[in-house]
Amino acid sequence: MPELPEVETSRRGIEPHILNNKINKIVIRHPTLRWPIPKDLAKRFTGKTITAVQRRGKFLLLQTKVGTLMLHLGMSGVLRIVDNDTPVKKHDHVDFQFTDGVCLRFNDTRRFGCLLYTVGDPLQHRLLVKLAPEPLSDEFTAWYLFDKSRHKKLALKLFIMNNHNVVGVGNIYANESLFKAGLLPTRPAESLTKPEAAKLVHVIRQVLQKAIKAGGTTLKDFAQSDGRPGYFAQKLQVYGKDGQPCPKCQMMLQGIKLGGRMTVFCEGCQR
DNA sequence: AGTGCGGCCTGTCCGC
DNA sequence: TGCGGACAGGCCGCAC
Repeated sequence: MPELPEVETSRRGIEPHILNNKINKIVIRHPTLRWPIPKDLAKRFTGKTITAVQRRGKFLLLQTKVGTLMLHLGMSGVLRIVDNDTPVKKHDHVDFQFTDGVCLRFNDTRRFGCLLYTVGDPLQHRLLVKLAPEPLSDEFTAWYLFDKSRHKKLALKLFIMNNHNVVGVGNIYANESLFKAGLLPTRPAESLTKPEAAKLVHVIRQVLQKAIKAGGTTLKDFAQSDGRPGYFAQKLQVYGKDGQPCPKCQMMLQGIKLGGRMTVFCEGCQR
């Protein structure tokens, strides 16, 4: 389930291999991911050189002089660096083959990911323009989150998982952050006090940074671009652990559904 | 404006 | 053993 740390791990993994490298061929084996891959994408980007490898939210942005490729991993997408002649596996939907023999291969079992492109400023693309600040940037402050949460009655967990409020926080890191901040996921977002907002901002940054350092979280599908798993799964404190004792107070962790998604918390430690 | 939900996908697991 | 059904999950787009 790629969230911000997994996408950033992928970005760091592929950048040294594809930056300043020229695309020789783009092979599209499945024309539809979440949305259809634009029909002229392969032709447009063939022969072009990658001039930057960036990330905005959970989107990877591969820049060239004719436009920017936008790649989203959805929930099961994996990017790997292989050789052009590496045998294709099931769900290997797209290859970017480079002139030096390096191949960037996109595999996505559930096809919730997408591959699009945009010309001009990529940040003005309709899917990126409304995104909230990056949680690891200076824009993501206690005041920002506090203001944003005013007059919002929805559950705090859903509030921080909405990319119009903060980007990159998915189900795993939302559960972990709220546990660490000592805040109940079911609380209305507007009930956050200023100090609580400050605490939440702090732990979200901390959790995401630690996960990036560990190479992301591998539960099932995710792998780093060299095929190794991420190692943050061992550090998870509540996600996937309902019914087990709380790591802080030993009280049994509760599991509920919030917005259709698994939510785990400790009644003793979170309020 | 804020909120809630359907839909897109496939692999896995559970119960009959 | 085989099969249907529930589930997981990011997030757009629609309905209220």
